[in-house]
Amino acid sequence: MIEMKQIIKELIIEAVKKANEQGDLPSSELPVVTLEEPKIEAHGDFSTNIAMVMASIQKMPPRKIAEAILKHLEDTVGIFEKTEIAGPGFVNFFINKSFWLPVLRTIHQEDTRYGASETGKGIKVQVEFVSANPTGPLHVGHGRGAAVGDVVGNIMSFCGYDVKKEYYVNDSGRQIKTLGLSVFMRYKELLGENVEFPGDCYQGEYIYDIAKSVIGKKGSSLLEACEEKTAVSYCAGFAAKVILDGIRKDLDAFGVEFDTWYSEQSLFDSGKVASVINDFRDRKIVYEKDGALWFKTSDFGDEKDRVVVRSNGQATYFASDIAYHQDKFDRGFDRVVDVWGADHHGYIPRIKASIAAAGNDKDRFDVILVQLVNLLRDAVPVAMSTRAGEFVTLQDVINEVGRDAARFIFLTRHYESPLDFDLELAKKKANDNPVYYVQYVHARISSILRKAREERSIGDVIWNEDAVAMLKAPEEIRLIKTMARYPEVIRDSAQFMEPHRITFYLMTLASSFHSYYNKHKVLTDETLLSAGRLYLILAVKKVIRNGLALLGVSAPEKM
RNA sequence: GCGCCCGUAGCUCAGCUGGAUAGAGCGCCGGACUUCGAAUCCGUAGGCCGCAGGUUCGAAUCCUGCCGGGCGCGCCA
Repeated sequence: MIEMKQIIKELIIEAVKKANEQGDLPSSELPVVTLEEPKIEAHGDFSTNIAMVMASIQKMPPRKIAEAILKHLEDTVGIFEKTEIAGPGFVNFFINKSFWLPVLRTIHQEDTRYGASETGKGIKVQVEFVSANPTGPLHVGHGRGAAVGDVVGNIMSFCGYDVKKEYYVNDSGRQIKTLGLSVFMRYKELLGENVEFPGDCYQGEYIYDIAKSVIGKKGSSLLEACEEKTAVSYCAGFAAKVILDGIRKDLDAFGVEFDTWYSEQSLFDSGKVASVINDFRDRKIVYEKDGALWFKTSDFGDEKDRVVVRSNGQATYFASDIAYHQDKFDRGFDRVVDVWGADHHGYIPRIKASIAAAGNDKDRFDVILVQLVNLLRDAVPVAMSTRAGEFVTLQDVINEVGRDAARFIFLTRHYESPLDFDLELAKKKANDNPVYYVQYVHARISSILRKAREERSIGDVIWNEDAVAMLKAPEEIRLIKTMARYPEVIRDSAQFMEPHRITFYLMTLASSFHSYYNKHKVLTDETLLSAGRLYLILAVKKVIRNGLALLGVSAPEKM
């Protein structure tokens, strides 16, 4: 498809040049030639608006320009079946059907790599996502971020980028202390003490479970042997570890793997936070006010300055985040991508400010803001608050609707759109969920191939010029054209970091296939035709499988 | 009040970074299984693309101003 466009563009450029030389066009100036695929088939396979764009340059009506171009268009390779001028001045190109067929061979040859590219070659990119605080289980919102981050990483990696996926563990700071206190209070309660559980502590049931584990390990010794501070600190470390292990398990069940788990605490232990602050002090871009240390983010595009060290001497989350992002660039990443919940959008200017202040290029830093998930049950919103302990965990969702369906639903929307996730709906509609629609194609084709093998002893499906030449039906050409588009879909999806483009593409391809299937039989009485069709549907199977693989969704042989 | 995102069919959403007659899925209605898997297909109905201006050959898309919804605006994370 990309090659085909290139050929046509060159033919157009030649035609314009010749038209100018022979006096049919006054100006030799050439705008950028863009080719698009018209939405309506009657408008051809490709279309260019060059005549309209050139109207003001040539001082001629678009249709006249189009005529001049077509007059001088020399189809040296025989690619066009037909060309025409339409509407206000579009030039439409109809491609000779035989020119589509080699796409099938390409798909088979490249196989699992079909659609891959080298556009990101040599570029190191880090995608950081989820990074949920280890203070409670992952919920659906995290699931959406996990799906988006994971798949963006997959896609970029498929396009040649050197991708590393990272989880930033907030194992330091106040929320961890609160976690420790929460567990310790439940611990005391379970040991029969009369405690009033603080309102700002984590209320969830899982805190009891952790407290029980603490008892299992330590008995009542935390009450007797040490100060409360030590006990709370022990509980904090213990709980964070237990919860983080749970998070790892949840992500594993969701099909998400990270290359690195990066500890916030390690930034303090290694002195990186202190070193950044000292550096900023030396450069006088921090100052003291009201006993706290402020970073002049407003000098770097933020709307106001931000505190990095509180008046009680404690560093803020922002302080470690500055060190963390500097460290990302220090580790040699050319591009740094953070996937955040949209409620953190106000945080972007200060992070960008810190990146600029540290001497890095803030344009190499991108934030994917994933809008929040509205979890519903029978159209009634389900409250989700970690602290209040009311939430449906990611694990619950996976259990209820399945990993494939959950991932697919998260990726069936642009991440900037808020997502309504109705559990009852997702369960009830399990059978006409779009994910099954796509997977069904794979299973169906697998079934045909099984039949071909078992009943007709057709083992290898291979390229056969004559067999493939039998593919002439409009539905067949449409299928091939759709598959020819796939590499561009992948490329755009990587460039814009938009996984939903693939999801939608797969639904389109699936639809084309199902239509085709219902109209034409693959295993016919004509051996040659059957061979051609088998070759075609095996290509479809491969494209579907490749696309689903990028989304982290399985491609079943049977369903 | 300021900032970011959203507003497209009854519902949930796409719309290829400015193109021709705005598309899917679900839902409604009507058809197709003695034939490779009906988790499918085919067809009908359904739209001042939030509103009003502007930019130009051409706007759902870009600009401005409103209206409505979500989210932010801490020495929280």
